[in-house]
Amino acid sequence: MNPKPENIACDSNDTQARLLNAAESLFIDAGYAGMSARAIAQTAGVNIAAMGYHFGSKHGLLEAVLIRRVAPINDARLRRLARVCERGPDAIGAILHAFLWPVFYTENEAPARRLMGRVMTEPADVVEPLLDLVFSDVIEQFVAAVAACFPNEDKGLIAQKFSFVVGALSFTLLRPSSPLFGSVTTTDVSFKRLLKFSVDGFQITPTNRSIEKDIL
Amino acid sequence: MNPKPENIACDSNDTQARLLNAAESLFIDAGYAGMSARAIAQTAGVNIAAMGYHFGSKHGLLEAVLIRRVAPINDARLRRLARVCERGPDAIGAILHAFLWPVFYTENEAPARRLMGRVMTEPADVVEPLLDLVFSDVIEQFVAAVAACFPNEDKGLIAQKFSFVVGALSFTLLRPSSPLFGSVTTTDVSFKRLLKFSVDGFQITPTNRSIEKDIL
DNA sequence: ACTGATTTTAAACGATCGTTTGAAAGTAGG
DNA sequence: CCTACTTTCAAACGATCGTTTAAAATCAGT
Repeated sequence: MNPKPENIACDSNDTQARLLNAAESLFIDAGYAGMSARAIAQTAGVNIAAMGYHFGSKHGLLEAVLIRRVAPINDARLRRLARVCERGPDAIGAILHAFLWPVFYTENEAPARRLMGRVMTEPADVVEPLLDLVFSDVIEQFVAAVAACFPNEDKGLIAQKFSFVVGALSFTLLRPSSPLFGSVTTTDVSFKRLLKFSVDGFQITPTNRSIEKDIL
Repeated sequence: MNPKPENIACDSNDTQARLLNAAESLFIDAGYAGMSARAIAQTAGVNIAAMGYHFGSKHGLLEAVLIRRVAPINDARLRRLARVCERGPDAIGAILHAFLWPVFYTENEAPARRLMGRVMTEPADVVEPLLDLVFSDVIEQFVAAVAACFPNEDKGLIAQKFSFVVGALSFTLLRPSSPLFGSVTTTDVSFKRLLKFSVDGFQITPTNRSIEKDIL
């Protein structure tokens, strides 16, 4: 029969939690196609069949992994956004703060961060439906809130600027320590830097025409 | 014996080129672990064994795919950077222009762009050595050039800001049309927006303390 | 046309893939 | 203890994985 459909969160050492943790870790390091069901079971110290029994399939397990981590973060984002919007529409810094803060400071943040970075960059055919399901509401509301800060700006520009923020965020989460970019920083420093970078990128500034004319 | 070690570029319909094109397309859509050697051969209309014969292995084929596209872009980047640096150290806009322009406007740009986005976000154990090999020199030189623009700023901050640019770029290339962020734009528009966003993000502006105090 | 090297081919290698089965083990409530 | 239910387990399912083999086909030089 269907196994415990009502109670997802269990003791941290039972089979379901062990599978979730193992799948999360392997998904972060190898992506969906790169993690095998057997490797998950072995890492979890659990029989392979337990995956099918508790989550239906490998993809069902990934879905549970994502929802476990992403849902609390997105909930916190929307709660903070609601509080910001009560203060009036002109607070781009506060809006981006509401978007970024929960990623860096929600509990269980360390695995959740890397998971977020991985899932945002995973091949579309694996997670596109899941991304839509989990993120479309959050993105939509935040883009609308940011657009309200710049009522005279093109909506497409606002949406794309927000995608730049999401990209910078995802890449930062995905490669917390990359030999390409030198020294690693603490969570707090990265958060503050990314927030400031994003806010500055959103500001309306005069386009520097000399860049294009001089170089091109 | 070793197959044509000296002449990589061939007629656009010979086996090597067909394999390169097919592997590139599948790598973009599914990542390394998600593309199978058989799918590559089938897409290329070529026998499976031809992959081992011409490129040694699936990983060797990926390596050739990456170098074919990324090397010309990185060459153009460094050529443009050299020209910029002759003009003096205070041209962050020109530097970022030199970094971004070749991605959007090097020939064969369309597949090359998506390939660049995919490879930057692929799991580390697959492409980390390749990333190091292909990008470390470019990143190092550009970070140094940008640092010269802001001699009083922390080097780690400069490097991380540059990683934000790379992240925003990678994400933009990876998801040229995502239902999450609404309408698609042309290459020219995306390029100009990303360049401006990056330049503004690098500017030295006073930190808005009210963001943190108000919300936290 | 013949020879020697290059390239393509069908077929198979062992390994691993995600999933399923049916029996054994564990867990209450009576 | 017995029964009904849940969970775990070893084992196997067919399919596909990346790679290799050796023979067939193609090509270039004389």
